[in-house]
Amino acid sequence: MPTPPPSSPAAAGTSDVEVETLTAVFQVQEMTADTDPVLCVLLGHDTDGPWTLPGGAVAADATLETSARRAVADSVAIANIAHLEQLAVFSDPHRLPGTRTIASTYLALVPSDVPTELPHASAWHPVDALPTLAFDHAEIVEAARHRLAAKLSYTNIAFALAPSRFPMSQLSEIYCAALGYAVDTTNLLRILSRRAVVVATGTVGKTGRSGGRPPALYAFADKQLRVTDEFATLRPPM
Amino acid sequence: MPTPPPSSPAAAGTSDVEVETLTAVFQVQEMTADTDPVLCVLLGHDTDGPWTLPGGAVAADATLETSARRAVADSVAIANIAHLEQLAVFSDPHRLPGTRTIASTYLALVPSDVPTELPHASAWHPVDALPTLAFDHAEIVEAARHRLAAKLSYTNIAFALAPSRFPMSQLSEIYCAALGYAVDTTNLLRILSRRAVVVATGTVGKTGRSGGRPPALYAFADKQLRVTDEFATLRPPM
DNA sequence: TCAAAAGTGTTCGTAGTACACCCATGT
DNA sequence: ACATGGGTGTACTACGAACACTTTTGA
Repeated sequence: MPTPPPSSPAAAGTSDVEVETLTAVFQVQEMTADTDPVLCVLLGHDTDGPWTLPGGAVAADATLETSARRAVADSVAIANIAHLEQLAVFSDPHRLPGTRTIASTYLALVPSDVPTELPHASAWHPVDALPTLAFDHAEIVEAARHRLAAKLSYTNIAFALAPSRFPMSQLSEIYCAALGYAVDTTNLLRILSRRAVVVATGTVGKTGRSGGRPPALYAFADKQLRVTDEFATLRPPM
Repeated sequence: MPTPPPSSPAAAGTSDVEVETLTAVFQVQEMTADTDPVLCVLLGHDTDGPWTLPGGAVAADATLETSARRAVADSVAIANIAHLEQLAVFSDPHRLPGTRTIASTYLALVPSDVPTELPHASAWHPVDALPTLAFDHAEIVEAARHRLAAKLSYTNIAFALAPSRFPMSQLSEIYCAALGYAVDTTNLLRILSRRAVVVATGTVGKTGRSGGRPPALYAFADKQLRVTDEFATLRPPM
């Protein structure tokens, strides 16, 4: 019979620890009609305090991931979270006053076509103009942004930010919002096609307000995270 | 004054949780004189139970990372851990019997030239021939291997596996052991040179047992993790 | 017919692979 | 000298970036 793993020599029964989840939920939104869409993060605040990321204590009967999903559900229905993944753990003993609380943090993505109405005291904030955040929450948002940007270049993670069908120009705007710089729509299509990340649906969309050719609509081949460019270098032979 | 983050609606005071660290410590070792070196992981076992990863409860006064370092220190001096980074959190409510225990897991690397003598009931095991491991520890080793392999291709993480000076052929063997397939020594030098990951020291090593030209010795430019190939694609303009 | 947006094609640079060939040493 | 391993050079491929040009629509 397996015995529990050995505990640290000089630490017996150090159970005085809380575990919370904190999630950076991102959505790309058009703030105004004639401006480029921007990356937004979901924040809440209780009674006058600074803004916080959605989160809460671990549920006794669930994994941290499920707990994170539930904590976000106050503002965004769980079905609308197209992707959720672990970020880092923040465990500085003094990151919060009071009882020691370890934060397991998550990155969550919501497609740009789900309604942005929020109940309660929550709101979407553009990541480039964040208000003051509580504790280390700003650091967590930064880590999430960084992770998202990195994964955009070697995975199909954008499936979780895009609508189910979209013209490439719109996808390009999503990449632009998330990465913080322009991407060439032409080349984006080529890259994502070659990798079989994106496929043409055969349908065409409506042309925009100021004329122009009606765009072909594309869709993501998978709706789950897939690494599409695993080995930049040192790939296995053959 | 900031208030603590909101707690999950139907979960008040769920503090019945232990937090442990578990670390997959890797070292590349020559098991026998005339065979290729292999990647090994550090395991321990208490009194007849299955093998386990080193770990233990969180220290009250330290971060999880520091706790992980201390837990490994029984077997490998902390100074010999050239790199340590977070892996995933394992939070299945039933991953251990008894009190709910959440595991924050780590990947640690030890250079191949530090002595491999181990005190106590610990031993190095080749990752391709692991004994039965306790609980989900095998899964953690797999995650660690995968992370290591991935980072070898886009970071300088090999600095933590290699001695301070080495011939390229030896570095090639280290890559081979960690990746599981052969890498071309010639091209490895070119790639790592271009990226300024590795630099020539000007010194030369001793020629091998069966003749041959004495090899130039190289060293890693940095002894801290650095991403050397950040954007495989979609890099920022200019 | 003109502007706007979409899509196609072409060129270029560069990184990585494969592999042939040359160099230095011990026996 | 020759086998053994180390090092250099070269050709080939592939991917991505940049950008010009063509196509399709609405006004």
